[in-house]
Amino acid sequence: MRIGELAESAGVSSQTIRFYERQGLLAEPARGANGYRVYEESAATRLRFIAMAQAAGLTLSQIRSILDLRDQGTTPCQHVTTLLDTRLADVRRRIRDLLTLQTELETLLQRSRLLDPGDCADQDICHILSPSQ
Amino acid sequence: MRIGELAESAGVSSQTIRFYERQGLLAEPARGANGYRVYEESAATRLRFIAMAQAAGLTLSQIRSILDLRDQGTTPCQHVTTLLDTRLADVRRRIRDLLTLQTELETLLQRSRLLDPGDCADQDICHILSPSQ
DNA sequence: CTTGACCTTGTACCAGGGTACAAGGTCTAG
DNA sequence: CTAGACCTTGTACCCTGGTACAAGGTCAAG
Repeated sequence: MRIGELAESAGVSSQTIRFYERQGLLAEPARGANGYRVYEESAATRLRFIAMAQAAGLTLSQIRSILDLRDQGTTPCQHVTTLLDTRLADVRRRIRDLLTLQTELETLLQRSRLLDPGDCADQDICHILSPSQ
Repeated sequence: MRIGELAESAGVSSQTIRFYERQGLLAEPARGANGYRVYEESAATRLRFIAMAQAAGLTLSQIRSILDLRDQGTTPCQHVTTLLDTRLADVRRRIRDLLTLQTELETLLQRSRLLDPGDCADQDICHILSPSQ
């Protein structure tokens, strides 16, 4: 399988595959007599795994750490669980922060409805976003 | 007021202030005989405004657009309201996405508790993150 | 007179996940 | 034989909000 076919089947670009190779996510593949990369089916599996892990919110370097374990022959399950746990905690914190921000924005927008633009003084820049809350 | 004092009072670094100046968020200040930047009190107000607007989740370029209006003598309230509205919609969408991801992560972690690492096969890389959901 | 804290400019670098482009080689169809 | 579709490498760039460093100027205290 050449890079273009692999890219097509994985729904990424050839450049992305070369980028993953540089990042150590994909091993350097065999080369044809012409120097072209020649992939085995396992490369497609790897790309599918990367896509799954990305969808779970893992970074490429975290994904690489999983693949590294697997390549060393270690079952990466424990590591994956730890990463997902940490990620879940991050997501929960982020949701809390965004909910706070949502409330804050709603408050500001409510304020904007009550304030008269004619009263917006120069020294405040804009009275909607002023320290006097 | 020199840059260090302004930075201290605003809780940012001198470098950040120069960065804001380059980005057009702060006008170029007067200079002392020695070439040092000399700030007026209004610069501190501006930095406070920037901090408020950042806390509301606006980007520096959006904040600059607000400041530009104010500097042209236009009351920026309408523009601020539009930006906050857009930002609120973004935040709500982001919260929805993160809630979906949270559920997804919880499902994966639950799966990880049920699966035996001994069953994790090489060709899957890791069975927790495998397509068969 | 020197030390240290401050200031100046310019430039490069960080994460993250790619994307774009240049300049060239290869292969296949017509 | 040539067009074009594909491949190769290397390099630079995108965004955001700064941070870091180098090499030098300024100023007050001791």
